[in-house]
Amino acid sequence: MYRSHNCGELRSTHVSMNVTLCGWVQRVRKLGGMTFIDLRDRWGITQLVADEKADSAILGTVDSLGREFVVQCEGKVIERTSKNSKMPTGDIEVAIDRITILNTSEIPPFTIDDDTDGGDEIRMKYRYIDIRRNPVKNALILRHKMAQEVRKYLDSKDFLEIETPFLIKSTPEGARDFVVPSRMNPGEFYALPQSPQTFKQLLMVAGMDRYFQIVKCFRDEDLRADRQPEFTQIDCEMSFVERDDVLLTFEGLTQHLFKTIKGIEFPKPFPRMSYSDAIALYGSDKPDIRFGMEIRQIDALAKGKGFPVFDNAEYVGGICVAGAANYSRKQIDELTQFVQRPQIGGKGLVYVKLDSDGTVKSSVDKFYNSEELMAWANYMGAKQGDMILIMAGPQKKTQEALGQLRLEMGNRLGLRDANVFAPLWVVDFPLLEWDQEAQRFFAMHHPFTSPILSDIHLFDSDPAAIRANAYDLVINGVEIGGGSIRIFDRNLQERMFGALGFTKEEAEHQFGFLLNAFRYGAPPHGGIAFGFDRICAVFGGSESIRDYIAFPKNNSGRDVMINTPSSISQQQLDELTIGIIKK
RNA sequence: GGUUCGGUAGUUCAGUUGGUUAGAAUGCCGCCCUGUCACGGCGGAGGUCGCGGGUUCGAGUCCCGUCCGGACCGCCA
Repeated sequence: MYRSHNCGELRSTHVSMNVTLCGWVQRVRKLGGMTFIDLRDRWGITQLVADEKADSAILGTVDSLGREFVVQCEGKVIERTSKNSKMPTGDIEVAIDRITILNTSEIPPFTIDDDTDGGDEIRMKYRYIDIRRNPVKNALILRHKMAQEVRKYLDSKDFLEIETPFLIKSTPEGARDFVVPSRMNPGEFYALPQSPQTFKQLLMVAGMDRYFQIVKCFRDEDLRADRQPEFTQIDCEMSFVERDDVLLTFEGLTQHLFKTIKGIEFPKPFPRMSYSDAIALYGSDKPDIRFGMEIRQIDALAKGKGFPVFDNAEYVGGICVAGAANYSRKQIDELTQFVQRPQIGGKGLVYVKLDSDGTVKSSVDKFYNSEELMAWANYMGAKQGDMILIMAGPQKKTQEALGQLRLEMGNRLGLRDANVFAPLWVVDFPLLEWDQEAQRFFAMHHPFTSPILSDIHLFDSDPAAIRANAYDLVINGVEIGGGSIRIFDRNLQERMFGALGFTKEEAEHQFGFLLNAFRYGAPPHGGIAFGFDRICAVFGGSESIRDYIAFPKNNSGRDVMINTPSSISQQQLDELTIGIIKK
């Protein structure tokens, strides 16, 4: 037996007990005659102590200890002379009777502290050391608890956890596929799933009725702080349901997670907002509603007074920033530069300040008198001491830019508290999106998403106006998950493929197995998938999902620890009948 | 594919308009210290300034190229 207790559990009730602990040497403090050792494992830190009266073998071993040595220590639990109230085991320590070095360690490249001196790159290269640090360790523990609670809740609602294959079929719709060559079928490839979408629908045809899976998905697209090429979804599907059945079930899951993990209860149902309202009011399909500062269109008040920038714009809109009338010239310049960055692409920024003495100052005083500016202020709901920020340009782009500016102001004013949670359902997404380059429609969600039935007549007249029976769950401006009611009628599915420009043959080639299945009694069904890494990051109060993944990839999709992707041998290539084209 | 920020000691960073021997903190090594817990004190070692080229009397600093990393845009049904 290596150990009798872990390093986090001993208390004053254990005093005078003989114990054996194992762990890593966090720190050694030598005070002349007396030496303290912090011994660390997953559960915590316990202090070991040896004084100068100890056996010379013990003193010799203690003297040779380095950081991260792995040791086993047998000794008696004693009450500390000077207690440490900052640590759970701070009332006791273990007087060393025997200490064994189980393994030595090279000096770690960075410190194993909560605030480590290590940067991202070196932490990723030595991720197994990084995980020893509390912030990363606790993130993985949080993830574990979340997964357990997801399973508990969905099991209690009669969902079955069913695994679906990883080696599936490539489809050109949507994200790029990771492909896997088939040795037994030369020249042919599997694809890794972007999601188990078609399989979960087949499970509904198969009568499983309620399915879920915490499952890896793969997308060969560029990475972001919140996007990895392999990521985990809580993937779900239900039969004989309408939209509200799905929303209420997964609102329930979300509430269960908040309650059990964070002790937060949401007394009311989650608010719902249409996609078009989200764009109009927040310039985003994933609004952060922790704070207001909503966008207002002010074309009617702003146009026709001889200011050409506004007069010639498709759209003029603004936000009212409470208490920002004291913003300096320099700060406003910063904001102007912010919206002019190429990523946002704003042409400029107009401000109107309502000073506390009731006067109005703006960057467009030449074109508007103070009565007109006061009318803007009233319309925008501005009070004395507030500042209005206005942008003009093409409608969608300007709304999005204002949305970015709104988030920036939210950050600057501290309105985006990581400890406050504001869930929101965004509903009624457009079914189709026009792609200029390809000159055809693409499914905004996916090709199996049902339109809202009352919009079906628009397939012939105005496809872009068809609303989808689709929904996203957004928390604090983060898209946590999305789903839809699916098409279960073969004719409607064919109509959808028609709108997407698929010939019958193409649809048959790509999705024949699904269309076939729909001939044999497909029930009405719908579902949702939550980004598990993202929901963990939101619960942990982090912007990046990387610390909630044990071994993440870097910005270029590389694993710097195992150094991959990497080349494979000519023999492997030959076996797969693959040649590499040198560019 | 693009925008942008960065690469200097094991690590995290500073380094002025280009100017003598490139600094700090932390980590590491040695000595001292019996109640520390981010222990403390004294001393010490540690650098291909990412790489290549250029400008210059002189480059960590300026220019060009390149590699690597971060954030973002495009992309992500």
